[in-house]
Amino acid sequence: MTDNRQIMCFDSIDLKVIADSGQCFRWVEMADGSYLICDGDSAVALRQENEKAVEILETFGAKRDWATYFDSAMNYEAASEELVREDSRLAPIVAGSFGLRLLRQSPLETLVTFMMSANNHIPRIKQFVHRLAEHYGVPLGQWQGVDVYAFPSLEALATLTEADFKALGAGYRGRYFEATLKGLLQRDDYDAWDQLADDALIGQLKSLMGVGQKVAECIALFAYGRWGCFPVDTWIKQLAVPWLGLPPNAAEKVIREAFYATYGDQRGLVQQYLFYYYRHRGGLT
DNA sequence: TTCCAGGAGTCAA
DNA sequence: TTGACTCATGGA
Repeated sequence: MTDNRQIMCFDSIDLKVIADSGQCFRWVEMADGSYLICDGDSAVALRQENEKAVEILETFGAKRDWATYFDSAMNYEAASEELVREDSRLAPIVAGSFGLRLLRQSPLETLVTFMMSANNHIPRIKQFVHRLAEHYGVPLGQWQGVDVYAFPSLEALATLTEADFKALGAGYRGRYFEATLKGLLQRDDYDAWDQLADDALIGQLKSLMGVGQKVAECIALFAYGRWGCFPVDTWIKQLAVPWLGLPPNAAEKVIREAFYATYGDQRGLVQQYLFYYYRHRGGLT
C-alpha cells in the first residue's frame, strides 16, 4: 500500500504558534484542527503531522512552492540555539514558542495588512483583509464549506477609492490606501524591491503614505525575509522596560536603537519570539 | 463611558 | 528633529 500524501518537512514547525504570532491575518483554523492558509494569489489547506512536518490536504489558485512560504531553507532550531547562546534569558522564550517560523508572505498583501494594523486590533485587521479579498479577490474554490479567495491584485486595488476602503472598515486609513495603491501601480521599480539592501527597502516602503518605520520593518521582516529588522510596536515598548531596563517613557527611537545594539543580524527572530511570548504569556516574569 | 490597539500624518516649536 | 495632537473603529 503506497502513501500518496504530500508532506512538507522542516526542522521544526507549529501551525498554531505561527497562526497566533501576529504576522499572518488570513489563516483560518477549521473545526477539525486543520488550517486554511491564504496568501496572495493562492491558498493551501494544511494539517499538523508532527512537530517537524505538515500535510498538504488541498491547494488552491496559482501553483507555488509552499515550503518557501514557510522559509524552509532556514533551520530555526539552529538559529534559536545561537540566540540563546548570545542571551540566555531567551531560553524560556524560545522554548515557549517552539515551532515558530517567519513567513515569506506576498509583499502586496503584507503591505496592505500592516497599513491597516496602524492603531488597530488584530481581530479587526483580520476582518478587514477578509472583506477585501471577498469583495475584490478572485474566488479560488471552497474548503470545508469556507469560500477561498485570492488577495486582490494591485491592478484591482488601484481602481478602488477612499470610500471603497472605508466601506470595508478601513476608517481614516482609506485615503492612505487609495493614494499608496494608485501610486504603486504607476511605479516601474516595485517588482525589484526584493533586490534592495535593507535600508534602501525600508526607505522605499516609508515613502508610501500610511507606512512609517514600524510598518515598513514589519513588511521587510514578514514579506521580504529581512531578519535584521526589529519592529517596535506597543508590546515591544512595554517589554523594553523589564527587558532592557529602559524607563517607561523612553522614546521609540531610543527603544529601537537599544534593541539594535543588543541583538545582531537575527534580531527579527528575537522580536517575533518576544512579541509572541509577551502577548500569550502576559509578561516576562 | 472610557480605554486601547503590531501607528502615521500634520504642524508648531 | 522632536513632541503634541488627531485620526475611525469596536471589543474589553
